Amino acid sequence: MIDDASARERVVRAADELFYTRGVQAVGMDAVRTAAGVSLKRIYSLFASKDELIVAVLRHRTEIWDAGLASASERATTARERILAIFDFLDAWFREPDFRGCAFINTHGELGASSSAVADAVREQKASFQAYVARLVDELPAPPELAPQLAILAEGAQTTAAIAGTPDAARQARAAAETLLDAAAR
Amino acid sequence: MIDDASARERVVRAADELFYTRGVQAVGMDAVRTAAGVSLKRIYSLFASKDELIVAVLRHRTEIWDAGLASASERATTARERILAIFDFLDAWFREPDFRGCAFINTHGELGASSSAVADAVREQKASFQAYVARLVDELPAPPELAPQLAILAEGAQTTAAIAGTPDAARQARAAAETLLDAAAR
DNA sequence: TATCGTAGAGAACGATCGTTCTCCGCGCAA
DNA sequence: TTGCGCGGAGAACGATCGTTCTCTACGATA
Repeated sequence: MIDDASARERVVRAADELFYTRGVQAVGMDAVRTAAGVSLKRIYSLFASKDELIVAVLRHRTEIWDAGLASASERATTARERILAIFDFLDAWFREPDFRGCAFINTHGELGASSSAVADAVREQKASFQAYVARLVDELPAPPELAPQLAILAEGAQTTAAIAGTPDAARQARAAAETLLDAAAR
Repeated sequence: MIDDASARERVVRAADELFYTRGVQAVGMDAVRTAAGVSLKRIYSLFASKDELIVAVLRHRTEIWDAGLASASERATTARERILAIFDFLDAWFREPDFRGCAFINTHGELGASSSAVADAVREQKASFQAYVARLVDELPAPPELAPQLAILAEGAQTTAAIAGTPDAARQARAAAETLLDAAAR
């Protein structure tokens, strides 16, 4: 048998992939158990309910997102470059063959109305991203109003790319961000 | 008994409100029948399946959205004003107490992976909105690249407002749109 | 070796879903 | 008035869901 931490991670990773690919409600706990190789009894000893598993999956996605963002901004030296790196990160993500939009937006649309725990987890992640952008804008000579504008561009690019099925929105949002940055620096 | 057209409209309107408030999959056909006051047998004689009803609801939403947009731009005299009127329209919408995000984005997140008919209907509506923005931009002395940037702002404002639960994103997106318009006119 | 606790596999359970079917009552034609 | 067809109400059906329970096998301990 494997320890609780490993079992937990296997369940979360398997559920994450299934939920993202097919949608949360379309995936039964039986499918999670098969994909994770962890018995239903064990899953329910690690998570009180499917709702709790969903929240754990969202937290796992948050870590992946934060790590991807940090890695994308590594090569950048200025705050402006780190801001634009967000859109390059989106561009690479949109080009992945299994890209299906932002998991947080999708899950919020699916369960935000019926599960406040899910809605809270999604809101937390978005607030954390907005705070990240705000910190970068703070390093610029730019008014703080710029930060939510850039965050809105990133959000819009994600839904637009997901629905259109093309990665164009990343490049378009990046160009808009450059214009906003230039105007703020003026 | 009422005629087919009236029954159809009653079913679509009832389903629209229920789907938007609770999410599509959370609403059973029994709830639609009760809210619409139309028997299940009748509903299934008007729509072959729930999937078909969902698509009809999305088309109904498209008409409402188009009418709202047209009405919001009535007072505007220039293309620039009509573009900014989009964000005023969003602002008023976000302030409605039962605002729960864009129904197209929500439904796409919920069913886009499992129903291609739903995904197509959503994609159509978004493409139609982008074409509307592109027509307005065409009237300006501005490069056509501005249009998708403005559309991305509108999309981002909708998801941001839905998740955050506040209408702030409309004002922020409008300010960004003004900056982009100014930069394009330069 | 004998016994006990535990974990895995999956059957079982109750609820709910989309969809179909049955039954009943009403309106209309002859 | 009598028979008929059609529509409404909702029961029924089969599938599937989240969750729990049963049964079996195995490993550690005395």
